[in-house]
Amino acid sequence: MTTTVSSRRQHTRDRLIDAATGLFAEKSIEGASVEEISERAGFTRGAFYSNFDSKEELCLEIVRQRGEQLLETTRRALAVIPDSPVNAQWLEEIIAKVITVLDVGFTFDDNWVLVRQELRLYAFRNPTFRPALIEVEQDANNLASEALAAALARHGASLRIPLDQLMVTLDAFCERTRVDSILNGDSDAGHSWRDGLERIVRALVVLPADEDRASAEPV
Amino acid sequence: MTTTVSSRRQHTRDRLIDAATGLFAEKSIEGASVEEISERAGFTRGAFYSNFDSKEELCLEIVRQRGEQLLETTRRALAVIPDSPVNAQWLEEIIAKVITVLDVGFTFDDNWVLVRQELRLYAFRNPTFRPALIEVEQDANNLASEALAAALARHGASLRIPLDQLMVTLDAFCERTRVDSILNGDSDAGHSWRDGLERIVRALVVLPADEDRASAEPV
DNA sequence: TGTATCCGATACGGCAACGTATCCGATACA
DNA sequence: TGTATCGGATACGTTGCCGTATCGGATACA
Repeated sequence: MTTTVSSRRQHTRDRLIDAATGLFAEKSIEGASVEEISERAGFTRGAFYSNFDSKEELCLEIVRQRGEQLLETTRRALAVIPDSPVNAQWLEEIIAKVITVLDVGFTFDDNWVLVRQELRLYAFRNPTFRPALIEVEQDANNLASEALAAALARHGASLRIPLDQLMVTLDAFCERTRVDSILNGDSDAGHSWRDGLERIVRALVVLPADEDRASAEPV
Repeated sequence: MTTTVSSRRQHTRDRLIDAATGLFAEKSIEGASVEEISERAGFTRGAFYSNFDSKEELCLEIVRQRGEQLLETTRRALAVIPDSPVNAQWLEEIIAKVITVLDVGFTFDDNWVLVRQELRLYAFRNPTFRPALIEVEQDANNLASEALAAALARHGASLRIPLDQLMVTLDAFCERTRVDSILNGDSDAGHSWRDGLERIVRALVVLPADEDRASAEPV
């Protein structure tokens, strides 16, 4: 059987990917050499080139893996919403879900916040890589926004801005806040970005009970 | 007189800085070699090292220049607000100012949107460079948010989220929208991000006439 | 017009990363 | 246990970039 062999290969691929992710955060994608990546993973360049054609292909693999994790996490977090009873705390629940998705799914850990930005810039200058990144982010975004739209509709709530913009705003705010806190050396232990995120959601969602005609423009 | 000589020097410094900015956008900071920068500027490495100790110092100079432009633009755009009459269109005027500041000042052109992100990441891994970038962004942000706060107070308006968060949100949304449109190849000719920005501001500002007690929480 | 200075070009040695070709030990399987 | 394959290590030549030391032409100024 090739099982054992194949799993060995997968193991070294994983270690290379982990090492690369860490180094991309520390030194940027262009700044991390193939040699360094291999070394940190505990291999030589020979192993690297035996597993990937180039650094670009490794980036593709990273994005693929993250994409799967992202969809998986999002699905799991949102699957609960349709089943939840229509009660007074539904907004709190939705906010909690949004936070979960943004935390675990989009931004994950400190490394990933940085690597995600690196990958975005990398995609800009790399025509081959670009569509892969765009697709992954689109898919995740679509899944999340559809679920959110459904939840809102179910409770008769509306938004003060279009749903698409809300998604972008939440994601961008969250990412930026985390990058700033990393930059300023705040360990962000309290996850301060969550408070801001919650406030934004509360400010932009119009509850049906509000009778808030003056400024509420259903979208 | 050293006038002629000194101005020649300034000229080559400017050309080096321009070349570097372009290359940073195209190939990332780490990806752009000193050789390439010098060459694009029409010089050799000799000229580069005669003007800057290192790539890092050049980055510092870029940030300094941008910082000045940023403050200057912000001041000019906001100076008009205190003089404007208290009329019905004041919100439109403020929105226009915000757009001006974010457009010209923060994000500027496509290159700068990308370079700004590069610099943020560069600052993260460069202890010497970090405080410089933080200070510039802080100063500009403070200036803008104080002016905005004053304008709002003057008209008795309040916000649905804290002012600090609003600033971050607007900036992050704007930047992200522009990066996405660059990534997707939209030339962004219509400056679509402006519409979104305007909607967010309208959604988060509570006009005094609204009597919008239900969801308005003055900050 | 001569001389000092300024400033970018040239020349040099050295290093780090690249990608490939080859090797060799371990595992799979008959 | 013998043999083929697999997967990572080693070895090699090449290239690009680095930072410095030195040079030479142009400008300033007396």
